Amino acid sequence: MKIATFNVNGITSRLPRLLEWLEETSPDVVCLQELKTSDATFPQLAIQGGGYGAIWHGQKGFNGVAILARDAQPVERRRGLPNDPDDTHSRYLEASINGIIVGSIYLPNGNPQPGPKFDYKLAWFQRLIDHAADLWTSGEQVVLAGDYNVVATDGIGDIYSPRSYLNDALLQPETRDAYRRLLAQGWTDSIHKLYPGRPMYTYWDYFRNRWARDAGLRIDHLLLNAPAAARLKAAGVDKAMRGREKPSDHAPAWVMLE
DNA sequence: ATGCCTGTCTGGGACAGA
Repeated sequence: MKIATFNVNGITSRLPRLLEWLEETSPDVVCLQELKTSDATFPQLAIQGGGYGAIWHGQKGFNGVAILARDAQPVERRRGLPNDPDDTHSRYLEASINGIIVGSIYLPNGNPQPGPKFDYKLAWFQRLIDHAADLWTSGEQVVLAGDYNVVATDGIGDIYSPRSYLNDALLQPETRDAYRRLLAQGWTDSIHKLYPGRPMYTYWDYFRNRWARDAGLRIDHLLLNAPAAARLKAAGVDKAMRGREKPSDHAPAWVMLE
């Protein structure tokens, strides 16, 4: 079973890239982030035409997450994280597909820091950590996939160079500590596990020539609980997608479970 | 040193993204 995550940066303008990628790589499950469209305008028919059932949690203009399943309909378990009924951001969606629990995550960016957006990021992260603790003990296979907006270390496997991002919310000690605390529950960072220390970037800024220079960050992660990690066979990044016409600034990342 | 691009909503400029 192949499970992928893809921050599309606007599903309306990215629809041609998304559909061709689904056709070319046939993932069984896909977590999408940054739909940037409302529930009513989600392109369900086009995605269904590509052979995928879908659930989505949209928001006009920004945020928005979805879960797709090839020749199947994801069964929604939850939309939004627990413990903040006033949270208006569409950043979390969770489904069950063929017995596997899948969460699609769009963790807040948090810039500029310090400030209220950074505070919101850390609070959201803590709610994710709390919810992940419950999922960890569920007894099912669980995959938490998405744009975590955290660069785990300054190493070449995570960032081409930390220098120009030193002040960025993605590299701050508080952000990294939250990610470490999440992993400390036992989760496997799939790509790190299979390619430790290797550049496996998933994001390249549109400007400053960062794609041409391969000046990327690894911020899209697929976390596996123990039952899922026991089945991990392969992982990767579909880097070529970043070089196509009208690309997202993220490339899809994926895992193969036996 | 700097959203330098890009998408979205909107109707041209602001906001958000990382």
